[in-house]
Amino acid sequence: MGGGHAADPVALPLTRSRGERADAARNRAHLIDVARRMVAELGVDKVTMDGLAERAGLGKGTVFRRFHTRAGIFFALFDEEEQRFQQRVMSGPPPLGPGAPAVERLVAFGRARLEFLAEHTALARAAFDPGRPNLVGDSPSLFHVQMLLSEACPDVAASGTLAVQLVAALEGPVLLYLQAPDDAPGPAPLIGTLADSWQVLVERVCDGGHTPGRSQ
Amino acid sequence: MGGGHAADPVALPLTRSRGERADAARNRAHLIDVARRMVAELGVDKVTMDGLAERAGLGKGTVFRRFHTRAGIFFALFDEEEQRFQQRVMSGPPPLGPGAPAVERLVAFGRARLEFLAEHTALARAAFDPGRPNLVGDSPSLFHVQMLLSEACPDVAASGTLAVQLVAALEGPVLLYLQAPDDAPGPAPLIGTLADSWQVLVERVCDGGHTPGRSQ
DNA sequence: TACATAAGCGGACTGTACCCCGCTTTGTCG
DNA sequence: CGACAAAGCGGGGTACAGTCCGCTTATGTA
Repeated sequence: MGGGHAADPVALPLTRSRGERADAARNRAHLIDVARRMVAELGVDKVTMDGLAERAGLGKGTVFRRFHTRAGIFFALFDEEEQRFQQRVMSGPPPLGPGAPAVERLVAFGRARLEFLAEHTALARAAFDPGRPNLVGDSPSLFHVQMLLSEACPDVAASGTLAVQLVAALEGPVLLYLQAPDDAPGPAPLIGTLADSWQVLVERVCDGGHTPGRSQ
Repeated sequence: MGGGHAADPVALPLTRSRGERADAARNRAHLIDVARRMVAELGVDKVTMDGLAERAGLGKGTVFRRFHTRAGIFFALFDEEEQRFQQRVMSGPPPLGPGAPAVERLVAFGRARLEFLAEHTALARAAFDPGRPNLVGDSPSLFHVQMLLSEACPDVAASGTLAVQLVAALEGPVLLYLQAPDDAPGPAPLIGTLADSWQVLVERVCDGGHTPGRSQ
């Protein structure tokens, strides 16, 4: 192949940016759209790759090319919500957004995050791909908690592991231990209780429980 | 065989639960045995239900009857290790075992648990069944942390959610965010760092950070 | 020991995630 | 404008988790 008049030894493998082709982008958007509709209509675990492909009028191979795995679809869906959430965190009103002391922001972040996860539990769990780098590994949540923690108590935040553990304390219960949203009589009060515990956790970690008679 | 000179006056309640037939128990033990060998030999994700059934010389239906799901097999394997671990916690030497102050026991528990999980990451992750009650929902770990927390700071432990969050902080990073055991050059130092952070977490939560003790 | 009964067993069957490779479309360069 | 590569597409193929139902075997009773 190509033995003829090869003027260029290398055909510029970097000719243009690795941007995806126009039709590919269109298909991706369409797939996400159809997927969201199917999730709303059938529920997460009734959405199959075949069904999605058929209903989108595309081949199965195309679906996998875009999203790599079944979880990948739900991750894409979840990620859209995640970005909306991030928006509120980064440029919304305090104390969730900037403009409040770090500890207050951490507390507010936890509460908001719990509500967010409670609202999107099904998606978040479906987006979880066992045996993979992972969901929260490079999540904006981790980054944000790490930042606020560094501001609130730099000594303890240095290693970075504490932030990971705090994020795990926040997300783990909802992602791992809670059951389906309509399992218990009321999920809302449980979320509220988790938020309260989170507040205790954060406040005690950050200022050591307000030691009397001794300033820090 | 048997009927004639059976020396068992009473069925042993520990070895045979009511209703499980002798052959069933034998098969369960055999399956677990074969499964462990296969995990050691092929790695967790190369173990299939068909393969296990065939290599055990049993039908596939039998395997599913015993363990319900693929994760169930790894859960059974993991559970055996878990029970050995529990033994150390409940009747081993302090500070992991009884005989030390609650906070010290919590710290020791965290460190031991992290090492334990690091050693059995593959099994633990494989035992995780997405869309199920769950792994840690009624785990001995949760029970134990809840108990020690109630002893160390009853005010804060009352709701029970804080214990859940602490367990999540402990187990989440290893189960969710860490990668394969041989991914990073050294998993051991990371576990050590996590253990240090855990200590900070527990000590600050329990006595609000006015610990006059040593920092190592 | 022979019988009745229920627990256990096997393996064919189904549904679905994911792979593969030849064909089509898109974008670029002469 | 025409042709060439590469990126994208399609859908049949594969492997595996989990189900079903008729047959087998253990166990209590006469």
